Amino acid sequence: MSEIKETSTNFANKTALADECPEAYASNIIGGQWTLVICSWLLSGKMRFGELRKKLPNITERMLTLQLRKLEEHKIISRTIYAEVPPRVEYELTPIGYALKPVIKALESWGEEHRDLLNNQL
Amino acid sequence: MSEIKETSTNFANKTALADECPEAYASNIIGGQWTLVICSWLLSGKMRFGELRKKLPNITERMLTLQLRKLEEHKIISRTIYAEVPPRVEYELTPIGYALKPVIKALESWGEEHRDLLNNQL
DNA sequence: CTCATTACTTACATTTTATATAGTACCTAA
DNA sequence: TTAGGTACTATATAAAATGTAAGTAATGAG
Repeated sequence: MSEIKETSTNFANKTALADECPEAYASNIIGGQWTLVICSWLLSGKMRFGELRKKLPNITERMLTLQLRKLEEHKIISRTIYAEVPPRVEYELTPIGYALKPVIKALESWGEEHRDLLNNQL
Repeated sequence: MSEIKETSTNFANKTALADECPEAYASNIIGGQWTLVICSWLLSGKMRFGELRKKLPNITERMLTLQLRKLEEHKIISRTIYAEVPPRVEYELTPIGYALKPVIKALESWGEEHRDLLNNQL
């Protein structure tokens, strides 16, 4: 995560590609390691930070925070803080976040198909 | 690209996620910088190495080679070498590669929707 | 006062991915 | 003999993503 250098060739290439190709644009946004899985869980309703952490056994708090921040930045999820102690923060998909559902479903079914294919070749 | 360390936590996390979630599995395979764009071009028919390079103005030959190799490894594209001089190599989607079409289309339309949304908010 | 809980934050280290630059083999045509 | 096209390979380096380990604030329970 960290910052991206807006002077790097990599940044220029990503930007140029995203300008032309909506699929590359989309992939830049949801292409992270945990992004899709988080969205996948949130498709079934809002969740707290701690709940998400439990659903993603290997994620570190740092990574979860970073991913959630990125998703929030891209308006895919919304964040609601309740002024309680101990704190409570809930995450929920926005409409454009829910609109990812067909994408996730398409990826899921392709993934299964691809895995079956490779397994049958052994 | 280079090699991935099979002893790293990152590798373990990716593997574990991919085992459970077909969408994460799929994302690992087609999540690269240029992967989807290459597939997108190949959806309209087989292409030579040099043709692909022209379609992707900023890609280096090395990156194109690496991406093509990775796609070939994952059985998404096939590679045909013609014993000519100068050499000719053609790349074509396999059936499972063509099966990416709905995924790409879903990503495209989500990407456009998302971009429109953000633009309208300015 | 001390501890526990929750949702973080920070500093740093490591791993993975991407780019830059130069070179190779092959034959052909001039 | 020399130049040229095609599809690469090798090596080095930069950048980005991910992981580790520790610490923070607020407050209510004991």
